[in-house]
Formats: sequence, structure tokens, C-alpha cells
Amino acid sequence: MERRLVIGLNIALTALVGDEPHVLCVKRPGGWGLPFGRFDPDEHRTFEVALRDFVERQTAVPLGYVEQLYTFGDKGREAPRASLVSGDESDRIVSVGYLALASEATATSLESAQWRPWYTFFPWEDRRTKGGPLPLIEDRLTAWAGDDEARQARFAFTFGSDDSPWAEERAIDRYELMYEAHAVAEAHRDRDGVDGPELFGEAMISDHRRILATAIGRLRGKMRYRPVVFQVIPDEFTLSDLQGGVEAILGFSIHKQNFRRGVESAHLVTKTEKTTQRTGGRPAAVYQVGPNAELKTAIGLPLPRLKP
Amino acid sequence: MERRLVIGLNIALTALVGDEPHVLCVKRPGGWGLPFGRFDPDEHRTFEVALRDFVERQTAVPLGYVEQLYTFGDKGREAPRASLVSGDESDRIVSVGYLALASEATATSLESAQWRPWYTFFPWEDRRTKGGPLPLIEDRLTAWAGDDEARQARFAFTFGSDDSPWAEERAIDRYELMYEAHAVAEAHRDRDGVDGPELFGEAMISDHRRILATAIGRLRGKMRYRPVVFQVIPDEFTLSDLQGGVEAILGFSIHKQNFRRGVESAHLVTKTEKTTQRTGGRPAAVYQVGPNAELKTAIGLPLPRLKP
DNA sequence: TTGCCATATACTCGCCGTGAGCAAAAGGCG
DNA sequence: CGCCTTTTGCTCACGGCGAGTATATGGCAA
Repeated sequence: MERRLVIGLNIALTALVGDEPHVLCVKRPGGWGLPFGRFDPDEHRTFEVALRDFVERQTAVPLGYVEQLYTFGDKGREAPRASLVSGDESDRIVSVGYLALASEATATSLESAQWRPWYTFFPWEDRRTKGGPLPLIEDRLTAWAGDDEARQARFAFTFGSDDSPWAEERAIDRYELMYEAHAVAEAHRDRDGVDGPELFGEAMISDHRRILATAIGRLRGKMRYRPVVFQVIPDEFTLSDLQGGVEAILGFSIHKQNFRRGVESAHLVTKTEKTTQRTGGRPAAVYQVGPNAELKTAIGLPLPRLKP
Repeated sequence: MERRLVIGLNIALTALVGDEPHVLCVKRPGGWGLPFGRFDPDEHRTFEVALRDFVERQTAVPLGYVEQLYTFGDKGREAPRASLVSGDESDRIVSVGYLALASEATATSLESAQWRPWYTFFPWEDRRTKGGPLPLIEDRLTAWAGDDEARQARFAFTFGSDDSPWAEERAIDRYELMYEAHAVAEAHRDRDGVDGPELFGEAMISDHRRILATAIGRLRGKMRYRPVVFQVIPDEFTLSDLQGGVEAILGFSIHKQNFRRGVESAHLVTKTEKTTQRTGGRPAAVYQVGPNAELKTAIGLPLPRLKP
């Protein structure tokens, strides 16, 4: 018999809550997943229309910036959730992943929908503070590599080492390495039977965690050459707010003075008359987006890494 | 009645022929198009398998580097070629575009397949030499903009001006602007009735020229942070060969000495004992790819633009 | 009231990447 | 032998950027 093709749309919608990036998740039988919907060729003229339609209907959260990530067509990936979407096990599901940004984590109308922090799914991606589970993970991966030089090189390259620095946008490579090392729950779920000692980060259904990793990497990469931060912060902000947002997404801390100099000299922000003392010490000037902060502008934020 | 979903795979396979980038085209009733095939969920495990399968079968050209570009799902775009793929007008076609690179423009087994130069489709993208159709095009677009300030700004930004430089990777934006200005044949074909004075570049069937523009832009952008050139040049080359390849893809000329300094200091190439006097003047050293030329390396080529 | 703390803001210094130009070397060819 | 072509080597200066130091301005507690 002929298998029908079904196109599913997955979306990684992220917003900032304080200094933590969050992603909109939906509770499913089997765990948390990204919001997704089936693309209906009769009803929807384009993917984006369908996407906005079902996200806003399901969760009542309006979508701002939207970008297509990747189309996943691998056989096998759909098995665990075929029944969730179509109810027909014989359908072949192809899914299109999207990244979307919201300037505010709006309350969802659906109780099964919830904003959850990025780094509960990817604890190793947050390097703003030392400590945390990172040493544990590195031990785990060192053990996985063992004497295999290819594995060692890949580990060093993907997670950073002396001669190859940590590349924040390589989130998907790190997740895939974790997967191959059986250090994430999905690896066990997909290839049944095998079991592993320690698992890191919270799992998601199907390959949604992979899609989220792709979204994180894409967003981080984009920050280098497009002023995307302004899509996830309010219209009025202090430079500390801005820097906090950047650091939250990138997952590492940056040098304050040079960051300030960079955004101001690039006319990415404009100072207003107002000040706020919400931040604690000396009152901070309130800024707005500047003339060069349009999305199409091919200007990146200055990202002076802090070394410690 | 229910419309069925069909997934088509389109590929922009490019290779260098001398100092001109070429793309593999297939002759169809209605004009030239990119090689494409229908994805069969029963037969193919992944998109890439399907892609390699049908390209190598149709044209006998082996695929090297492959990268997914974008998935196009707009209604209407498939109309002109629905009959070519499925024969059933009521199907809804979604197509996944791919970029692929070959190190050599291998002869095709199919007589309807042929390598054709990029810039016959996009004459305005080649700025290596002055002159050409560029002034004509600029006149055309200036006329299109007229007094509309938004159009003027968009034209200046997309095609470059005094304060916003020519951004080579913005090929798709330029094509879309040409489309809206009715300066390409596809605009007339899609919205029938309208006719325009002058048309630029050769047309392709369906939206294949849009896909090719996306591929060109993606490839050009990738050159800034990945050593992709080495996928389209032979194993042994002179630095002039390398520079010629870079310039061919980017569409502008670069500064020779600084380019050389860049690739050598970044260990992207290694010098061999051999020399060649194929180039004319003083014999040139023959180089091979260096240790940092792997695709995963996050190192870009130095691209010192030449100003004249 | 005074001293301390926290944050914001201002200014300086030096390295080095990169754009740009000059000059010499090593072939072919009339 | 002199001229042309292309390759190759070297220098110089500007500006971006990493890094450090110093000052301003609020809250708060002793």
C-alpha cells in the first residue's frame, strides 16, 4: 500500500524571562515537546500562515519574528509520534522546523502550554557561571572518547579546548555528540535496550530537542551579523538589560565597557532622557533601539568574550 | 476532494569551469530548470539519499558537498510545473531546495542536461569587471523606484550605494527586487497580462531561478566563515587558481597580496615542491589544501575587496 | 551624617588584523 | 638584450578590539 506524506510544522518559540531564555513547550503524553501542527494543503496557502494559525490558536501567544530552520525527512524519526499527529502509523511524516522570537513570554491560554528555560534541556550550553554540571559532562565525554583519537579530536573541537575555542553556535553538534555518547535520554529511547549511567538535561519527545538545539545555534550565529536581540527585549531598556539578553542567548559573559562602546558607536541604540534605578546602584540611562537596529542591517553586535 | 502532498527535491549543483561558476541545468519543455525529482517515501530513507539517487541516475554526475537550503511551500508556485512532476494538477507540491558542489564539471550522460554559467541567469551578480549590463539595470531600477522613498532606500540597500556597500551574499534580495520591478521574465509569466520593456538575465522554469539565487547567496555567505572553495577546485592548484575561484563565486575582485598572506598565515594551504608555468609569467608554486581547510573549521577566507 | 557598597559611565593604552602600496624575482618572447 | 607578465616578499599606517583604570551616582546601614 502507498504511504501518504504528512508535513508537520514544529516551532521553537523563544522569549526572555528575566535573564533566562525560555522556550514555549507543550505537554504531551510522553513528555514535553515543541508546539507542532499538521500542514493542511487545502487550508493553508503558505507554511508561515499555517504556523501562525495553529500556534496562536493553540496557545494564544502571538508570533513575532519567524525563520525557517530545517526540514527533517529522515525515516524513523517520526515513529514515536506518528500517532500523535495523524493517528495513522503508516504515514510518512516530514517536519519543518521553525525558530520564532517573542519580546515577552505572554501567558498562554492553554494550561498544557508552558514557558520553560532553555538550559534545563541543555545545561551544558550555559557557561555564564562556572561550576554546574559541566565538569561531570566533560568527564563523561572523556570516558566516551577513551583512546579513540577521532573521538578525542571531535570532543575537543565541539566542546572547545586549548587550541579550538568554545563556539557557542555549535549547539547542534554538541547535542549530537551527547546523543552518540548515550548521555541524553533520547539515545536510549530511540535504540531500545541500551542503558547508560548518567543522563544530562531534560528530554523532549521525538526529536524536538534536536530541533531546539538547531534553533539555539541558529539564533546565536545570527547575533554575530544581525541585530536580533532587539526582538526579545522590550522597547525601552538599559544597557545592562541589553547585555543580559545577549549573554542569556549566547550562554557566556561579555566585557561590559567594550560592549557598550560597540553598540553606541554602531548606532544600534539611542539614549533617551529617562533613567531608571531599578538596577540597584547608580541609576542607568534608558535606551531605545537605534537607527541601525533593523533586522536587515548586516551589522553584528560586538561580542567581547570574557576570558576567565 | 483531498489534495495529496508531493515533495519535490530541487538541486543547484555548481562547479567551476575555468573562471566561471556553472550550474547543472536540465532542458524542460518551457526552458531550462534545475534537476529535480520527486521524493518517494516508500523508496527513500532520507532526502539526501533520494537526491543523490536521482541526480546521479539522471545525469551521471556524482555529488560531493550537499547542503539543504530552504523548503518552499507557497501555494501557486507549483502551478507551472505540476504537470511535469506528477501529472496531477490537484496535487500540492512542496519543494526542498539543495545546494551541492562538485570539484569538476563532469560530462553528463544525459543530453538534456548541461552545465551553464551562473551569470547568464544573473548578469548583475558579476562585478569582477566594470561595464556589462549593470548601468542599464540600475537605470531600470531607478526608474522603478521613482519618487517612492521606500523603494529608493531598498534599492540602495540591496544593490549597494555610498553608505551601504554591495553585499555579495544578498543575491536573493536582488532577484526579488528585480522580480517586483518586473525586470525579469518570471514576473510576467506568473502574473499574466503585464508586460515590461527590458528583461535581464535568462529565465528558468517555475521558481528555479529563485532557488539558484538562494544557493548563490548561501554559498557566498558561507565563504566568510567556512573554507568551502576547496570543494570546487582541484586538489593541486596555484594561489591564482584559488583566488580565481573565490572571485568567480563572490563576483568581485580581491586584493592579491593580502589574500595570499591571509590563506598562508591561516594554514589553509600548504606549498608543495612543484611549480607550474601554466599561468604565463613567473612560474607559480603549486599548493595543496592545508590543515585548516576542513569544512568544519570555523575559519573564513580573507576577502580583501578591491575598491575601484 | 558618614562611610561603604553596587552599579553605571568615562577615558586610555597597546596589540594586531587588514587595507594599501612599493619593489624585486623569474619566467617567456620579440 | 630589453620588455612584458605574473609571482613573491616586505613595509606602513589606520582602526577595531581586548583589557585595565578611574570616576560618578544612587541606596543603605552603622
